[in-house]
Amino acid sequence: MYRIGELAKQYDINTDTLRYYEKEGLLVPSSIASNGYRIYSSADAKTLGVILRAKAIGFSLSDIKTLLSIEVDKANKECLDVKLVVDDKLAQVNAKIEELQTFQRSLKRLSDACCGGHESAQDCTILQALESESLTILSECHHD
Amino acid sequence: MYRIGELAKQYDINTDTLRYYEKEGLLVPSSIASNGYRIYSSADAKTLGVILRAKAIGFSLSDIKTLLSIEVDKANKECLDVKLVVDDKLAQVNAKIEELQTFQRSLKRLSDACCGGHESAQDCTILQALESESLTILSECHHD
DNA sequence: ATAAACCTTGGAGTAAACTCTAGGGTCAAG
DNA sequence: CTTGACCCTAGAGTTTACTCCAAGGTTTAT
Ligand SMILES: [Zn+2]
Ligand SMILES: [Zn+2]
Ligand SMILES: [Zn+2]
Ligand SMILES: [Zn+2]
Repeated sequence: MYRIGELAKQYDINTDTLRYYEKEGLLVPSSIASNGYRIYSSADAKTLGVILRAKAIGFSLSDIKTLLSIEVDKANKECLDVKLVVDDKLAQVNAKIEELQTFQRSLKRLSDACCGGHESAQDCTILQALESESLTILSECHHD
Repeated sequence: MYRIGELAKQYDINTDTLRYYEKEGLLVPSSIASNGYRIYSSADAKTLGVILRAKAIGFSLSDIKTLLSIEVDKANKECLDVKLVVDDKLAQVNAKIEELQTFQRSLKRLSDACCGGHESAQDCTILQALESESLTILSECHHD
């Protein structure tokens, strides 16, 4: 049995985060002391571990809520239910990676074309590319 | 010379977005008509083009503001100044990609271990991994 | 003269996941 | 009995990039 501060310390998070998770229905302390203090059981602590691990692999709190709701009703759920959540997230992550890789390629192309020296930005290929209709790099910065 | 609606239509954006860019100091119309209407010049339109291209390669509006401030003072700026902004963003993008790839690997590992069938989630390796201290996958779902 | 299609301002709402503040109760030690 | 370390609630603030709303002025066409 832990008070909010103890649990927070154990998992190196803010007590406000714990209250926030409660408000979001992710981790409701299993009892409340007569003085109003939240009391977390070891099962609660285990659940918090699940939440933090899920967060660490990219799940949103909303995803985690779904995962936890499956978890508590394991017996009536199928592997399919679980895998769908994971695959859905994986698809989102893949999509985001691709978007970022597009950014990465464009940025790298711009970076590579610029000399990065103390020459005047008047002839900077990066600025020229940004001004060109199609983000085209005409040449490398040479500044004659 | 364009009114706000014309410019917005030309670039397929919302008029509110243009007003927002103005509030943020990114694109201030070069004049205001006597009736209070914003009047954008072709130079303004060109700047909008730069903004949208920069956005399309991953720059935030704040980055773009920096880029535009260099652009207007090109003569007194160096290639270095420009390249720093690009390289900084590139570093951010790279970092984000790495984070997402970590997610991707973990998610794929989980996904691969789960049968995804109609078997009970009681023995689902995904749930087991999330509950295990170290996100370990003990075995593949076989459900005996 | 009146409707449709513009334009203006100021301010609120959205998502996500916290984080902080104010104002006040609780508890153990010295 | 007071100090310090806890705990409580309700609500506001943060970030980014819009998007929408209300209430009203302007223009153009019929
Ligand atoms: Zn150069
Ligand atoms: Zn350059
Ligand atoms: Zn299975
Ligand atoms: Zn499974």
